[in-house]
Amino acid sequence: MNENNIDNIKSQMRKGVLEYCILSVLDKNDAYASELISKLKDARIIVVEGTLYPLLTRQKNQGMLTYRWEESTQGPPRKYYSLTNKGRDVLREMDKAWKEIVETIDILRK
Amino acid sequence: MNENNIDNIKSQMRKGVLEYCILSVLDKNDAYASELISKLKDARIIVVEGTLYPLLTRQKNQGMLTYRWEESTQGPPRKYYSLTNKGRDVLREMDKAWKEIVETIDILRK
DNA sequence: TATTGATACCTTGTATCGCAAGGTACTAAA
DNA sequence: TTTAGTACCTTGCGATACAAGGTATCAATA
Repeated sequence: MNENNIDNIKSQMRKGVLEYCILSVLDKNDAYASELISKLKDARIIVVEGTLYPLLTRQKNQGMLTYRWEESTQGPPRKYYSLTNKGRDVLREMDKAWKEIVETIDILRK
Repeated sequence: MNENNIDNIKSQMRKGVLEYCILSVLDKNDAYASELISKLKDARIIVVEGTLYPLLTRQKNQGMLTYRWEESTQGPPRKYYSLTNKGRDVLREMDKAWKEIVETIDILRK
């Protein structure tokens, strides 16, 4: 059992909850993509740009997110994403779905 | 917010933990594929044959599972899968990984 | 004994999704 | 004017789940 395997298992498990994590972070504060990446990294959820950008675009196209451009004093302008009402609805559904799964696993592992 | 969306969210979340669920069920009792499907269905984890069969083969090829054939009184013979020692090791790693993710989500949603 | 229904196995083609790698553009400092 | 830092985005690949379809065995029944 090497670290590669463990990392792979974790990575597999994280997949299903990535969207949930992103909406959760944005529920607290608006954020731009690079900021999201570092916040999720702090929470031990590794996301890379090639994953995040398409995902944010998807969520925006589905009406969960909007964005606005803001100038930065330290580089190019930033695209700040924020939750829409629909995004908040989806987030609540995700809360329910997540609780269900956690309960299910609890029972399976009992 | 229609049911389709909700189902999709749940389906996404389940994806990452399917392997974990299968090993968890087999940790209690050996089982054959159709049996696994109905046990997981009872636990509200929907898996279809086209998903399960390749997955079991993968897990077997990775040394987590073995199988034996057993005659059935009610149809064709059954392929009973059981955990190997390696499978039990992986399952323990999955337990750890799962706990980590649950904690992470807890913190993100606080 | 031929057929049907139930059970159980498995494969193929498609779509989705995350990741690795590479690319563009703006700003400030050297 | 070149370099470093920040921030955006795209393309190609591999893995995986699902839908749909296929094969094989057994028991009951017509």
